[in-house]
Amino acid sequence: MTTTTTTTKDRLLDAAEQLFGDKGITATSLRDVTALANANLASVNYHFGSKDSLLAAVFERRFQPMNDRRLQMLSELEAEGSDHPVQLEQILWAWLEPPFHMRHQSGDAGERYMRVVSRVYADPNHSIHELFMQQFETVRDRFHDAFARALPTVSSYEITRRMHYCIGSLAHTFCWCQQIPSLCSTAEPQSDEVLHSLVAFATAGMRAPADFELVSELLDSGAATPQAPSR
Amino acid sequence: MTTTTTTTKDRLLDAAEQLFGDKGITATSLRDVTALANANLASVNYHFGSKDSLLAAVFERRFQPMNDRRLQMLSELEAEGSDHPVQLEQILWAWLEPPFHMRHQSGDAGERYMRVVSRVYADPNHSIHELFMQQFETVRDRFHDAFARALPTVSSYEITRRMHYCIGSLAHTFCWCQQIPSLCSTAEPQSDEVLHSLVAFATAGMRAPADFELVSELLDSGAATPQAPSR
DNA sequence: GTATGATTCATACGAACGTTTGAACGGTCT
DNA sequence: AGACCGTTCAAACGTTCGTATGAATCATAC
Repeated sequence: MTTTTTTTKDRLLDAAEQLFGDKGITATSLRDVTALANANLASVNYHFGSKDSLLAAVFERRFQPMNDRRLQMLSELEAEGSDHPVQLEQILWAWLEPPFHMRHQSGDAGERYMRVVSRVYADPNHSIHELFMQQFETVRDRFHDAFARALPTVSSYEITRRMHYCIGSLAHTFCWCQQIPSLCSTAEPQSDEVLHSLVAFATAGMRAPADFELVSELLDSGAATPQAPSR
Repeated sequence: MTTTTTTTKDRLLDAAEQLFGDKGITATSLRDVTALANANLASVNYHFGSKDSLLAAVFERRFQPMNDRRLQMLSELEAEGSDHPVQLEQILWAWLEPPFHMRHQSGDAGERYMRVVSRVYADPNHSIHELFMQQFETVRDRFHDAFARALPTVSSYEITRRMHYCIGSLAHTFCWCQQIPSLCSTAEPQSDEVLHSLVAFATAGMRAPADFELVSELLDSGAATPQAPSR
């Protein structure tokens, strides 16, 4: 193998990304990171300043390109179909494909990175939570508008909620694809079978009739025993 | 206020549940827990043995009743409709209502508990991960069968995947309902608006046509620039 | 009252953590 | 050669953590 010369900074980022993704963020010590990166313990504080800043650097390295890809794909959809509204499935593809694209990038690194992101999602008390929200703001607003145009009958609140359901499905998929083989692509790992499955699921979910208020009325007449709604 | 007599063990469980849910598990020290519970530091190790065992106790206290409720509701559905298959939406209601029922139980305690569960979901390296999977096994298998009967055209693998999408949506909702007000029920907190919204989303998602293999063929003829599927 | 077992208490231990320090190293200029 | 600057190094600092210990306290039964 050709040992390409990498800087200590890059090796620290790679090691941190891997360990944060595999073991969790708080469970990973700087001694773990520096040992894996073949670097000195003090190098983290020299290059990044602190563990939190290292996490932020790991996060930012791939998040911006991923979101740029999302926005680019959405813009192209809106440009080529300026006469007719963009199909819902296309919007979801533009939203969900970039994470999978990132995942299959540079070996396992992308997959580990997505696990880091998913973990940050699940722990809103992390130091980079604000950074996370800030960098995601533009994507969120742009796609919210696109969804609102494609789903004129669904309220803005409901679109926000359903977008969060999609995010949850996406994050959960990346968190568990390591543990549950059937969540990964079974055959060839580069296959986008899960991506297509998720887009199909999310498309149908986003398009769900927003008449569940009626269901709640049906439920109010339920018995003491828990009762499921009957259509 | 009436100071009801509670045992130290119960106060420790309540405090741990609250702090694990609010601050995260690893970010919560036993000193935090015992301080909030007005107990001595050593009481945790006396009553539970270790921090991990405390987490397991917090987890088990509400998990079993919640899953019992799920199984009971599903059994009632299958019993009352023995002549016709159970509606998909009813299955999802039996699956997703108990977590919300738990959430609204005993004040904020249920909501904090659900955050703990969601965090454990996102961090598969926790010590209680095995306990989690073990206790969830029965529910998972029973509902998988129900979904398979209600969705005869969807493969078993795809049902497993879609169940995970639903779990992700559910966990994400509980993780973020604290941070994002619109994810909570806006008007009255006891309202089940979010539950109905989630059931509608999940029902539509589970019922999605499983023909996304066709989409991948359409995508293969894409240009160099990232292209979204066009139906 | 006193013995007994369960609980609570203050305190300490050893380990692991993030961070800091100051010297040593390795290039690149004049 | 010597000065300069970015980088690496071993070692240590102070803190916090989970856990352990032994005495003190309490409730109950004789």
